[in-house]
Amino acid sequence: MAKKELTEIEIAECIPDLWMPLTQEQREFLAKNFTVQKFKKNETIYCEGEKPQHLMCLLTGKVKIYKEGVGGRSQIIRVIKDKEYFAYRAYFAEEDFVTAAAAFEPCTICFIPMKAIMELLKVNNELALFFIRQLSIDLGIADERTVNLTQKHIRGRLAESLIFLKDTYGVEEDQCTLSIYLSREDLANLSNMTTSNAIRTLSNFANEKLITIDGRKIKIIEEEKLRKISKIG
Amino acid sequence: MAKKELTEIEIAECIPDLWMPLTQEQREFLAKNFTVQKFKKNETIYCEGEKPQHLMCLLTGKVKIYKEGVGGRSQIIRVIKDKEYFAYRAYFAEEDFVTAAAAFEPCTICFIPMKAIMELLKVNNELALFFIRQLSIDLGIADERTVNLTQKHIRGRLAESLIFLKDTYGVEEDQCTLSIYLSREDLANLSNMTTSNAIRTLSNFANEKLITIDGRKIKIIEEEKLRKISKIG
DNA sequence: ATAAAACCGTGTTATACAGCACAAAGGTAG
DNA sequence: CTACCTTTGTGCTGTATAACACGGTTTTAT
Repeated sequence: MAKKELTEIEIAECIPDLWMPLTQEQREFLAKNFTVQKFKKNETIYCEGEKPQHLMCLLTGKVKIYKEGVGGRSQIIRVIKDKEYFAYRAYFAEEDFVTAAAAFEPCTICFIPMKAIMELLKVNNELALFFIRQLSIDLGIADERTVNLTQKHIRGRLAESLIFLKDTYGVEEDQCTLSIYLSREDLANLSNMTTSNAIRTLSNFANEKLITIDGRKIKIIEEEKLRKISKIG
Repeated sequence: MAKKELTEIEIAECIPDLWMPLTQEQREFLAKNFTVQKFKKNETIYCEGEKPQHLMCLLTGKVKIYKEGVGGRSQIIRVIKDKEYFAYRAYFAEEDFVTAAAAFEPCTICFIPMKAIMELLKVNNELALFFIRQLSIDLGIADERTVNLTQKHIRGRLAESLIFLKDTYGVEEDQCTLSIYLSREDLANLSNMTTSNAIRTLSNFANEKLITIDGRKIKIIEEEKLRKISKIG
């Protein structure tokens, strides 16, 4: 794990939520316990069953958190965008990882030992409240997701994923091309369906002029109609 | 909401996780902000869309947390047993409730204003760590659940629910009768299936001598085989 | 006690989706 | 350039499970 020297200002820009609540002394403590690592496209960041050791903050790139289910079918549980924290849940719960993480595209990730975080948590309540808030938001999303994935039909689930990707990673300059290029398989794993059905349903959406597809490039044309399809299931 | 006078010792026994980390002064503060309310069987405790105001601790009884999905189909997200806390997630996330809660059976619930909890959180880190830990555990369960509900077949899902009910609420003196008596509909909503299929699959399990059923009374006979069915999906 | 409602059980039908096979296209490596 | 592997796309088939209908039973309410 490569150690990298950064100025305090650079660090602060990378991890504002974590940095802001800290005192000067706490910041110096954190700066000492700070490493940065790069990951290639599709590279695994951590695996199911491993022991969590570090809080991770995604500095640049895009990450998927997923889980292998029955018969090797993989389900994408959530996705991380830059400046977001992850990999801390299992440590707090005193469990091994129940999910795995991999890079959608080349990533730079900041690693902070969870032991250091625990030290800070003992003396800094604002930091604790940050984690409480973050975990609470994620738990709400997970609850929504459980119902959506189980009850909606294929079109609803795919429409929801497309909207979700737009809301999470945003669009390119043209205001409609999703700025993440996923394989059909990843899209299927995000939407709880087989790859064939992701392909088919995506084609249907294109035929209905709700989107256009050009390889992995997806343009959202009729966002409102997609939202409606997602909503009614 | 009826105010009820309790001795400190009684309170401490009701809500140990919350009480233990507190100083004497903090305990007095909490004791002042403490109300208890009873709920009848099937009574709603809170609804989707409402504003969360209180941390709730289930003193006695059993509670379901559920969510209405598409077409009025309801999905039980998690269940609460006595001495467990709930209803705090939405407040921490600064959201309205995304779930609803109702009593499986007659309940006594202790209400503590979230504002009081927030006050305590500002000055007591152990309390913050309690919530961090609890939220982390629940988020892990939610992740597991998403995959199980979406990928397992009907038999796997029902088997899992039966095991889950045993692990959560335990059994009666005979060591095998589940100590919670659910309607077939609730069992279906817990397992993401229709009521008819819950009935049918339950009968199948009974024919295969994995369980016995007598109305809502369910005896687990072959726990290991059920666990296996749950595991392989 | 009687009516009404909720719940339980079973059979039948309909369908959404998975599974598989295979072809075409695109990317990658030697 | 050629060969190979991965990804995309399409058609066909099978099946798990939802949806519906209906009769019997238990619980609740008056």
